[in-house]
Amino acid sequence: MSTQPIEPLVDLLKTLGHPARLRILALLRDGEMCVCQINSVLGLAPSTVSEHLTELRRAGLLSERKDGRWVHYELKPKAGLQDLMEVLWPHLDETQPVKKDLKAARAVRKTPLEMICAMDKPRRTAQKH
Amino acid sequence: MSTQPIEPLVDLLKTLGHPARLRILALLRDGEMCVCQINSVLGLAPSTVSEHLTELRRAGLLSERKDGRWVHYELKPKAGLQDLMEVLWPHLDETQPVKKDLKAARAVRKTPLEMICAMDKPRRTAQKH
DNA sequence: AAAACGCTTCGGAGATTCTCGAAATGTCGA
DNA sequence: TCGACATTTCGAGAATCTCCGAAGCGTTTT
Repeated sequence: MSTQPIEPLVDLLKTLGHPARLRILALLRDGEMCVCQINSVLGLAPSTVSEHLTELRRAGLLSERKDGRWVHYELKPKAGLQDLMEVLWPHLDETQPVKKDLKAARAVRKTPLEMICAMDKPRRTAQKH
Repeated sequence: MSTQPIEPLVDLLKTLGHPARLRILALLRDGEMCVCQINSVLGLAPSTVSEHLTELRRAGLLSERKDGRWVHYELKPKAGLQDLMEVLWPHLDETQPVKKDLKAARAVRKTPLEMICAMDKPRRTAQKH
């Protein structure tokens, strides 16, 4: 029987307790995405998205893969976190923002990266919060 | 297929993302406790404990029962939250503060309420955060 | 080589959270 | 009835979080 500090669990739950981060996780469940793709779906500033991704990675939920000027993030919960995520998905899938995001993501995934990033300079549709 | 807002889920996770609140939940898994009993185990100010309990109740995790001047809180996750809690317990049980709390709670439960509350006036042992 | 591009880091403004002690509320016992 | 008591509410200070735009860093394109 091992004894762990409680902070990692607290940090994980704190990380999960934010709508943008939950939406990112739901998006990545359909496969990896780069920052500008996520940015395009969420309607937040690129720096904000990048910060959320960094925190999700720190919490042990994502892995990153650099490819030229793009950075792709993939859902990859580390050992011992899968059970928590598995029970989370059904709750997440029922929510309105996630349904909407997944639909938007299907379109985004079909579009070449060069085009998406360029497109999202002006756009700022932004689902509130 | 129903569509829910995402905020309730976010609020729940935010509520869970705090060490004192996780420790309270772990305590109550062994049965209801009143504020001064929890206060005695956690070593936080009574008002702080009361506020955490209120938040846990608002999140749909606890129910309260008044008995004279005491208020007993019981673990009672509302429908649709049990699965999340079930997957949380094993993670929580492995942590050092929870193990320590449960041991302290066993002693506290054997002591009459009048005595516990009186005892904890001066005491302020306080596991740091 | 220079410009454009995607992403991250930094600085800061505004909002939220956390904790406590003081004061308020309701209950019990002398 | 009055004082003691358990709990809650309130107010305030400190700490943390969230978001953005500006600036910085590598990579690619021109």
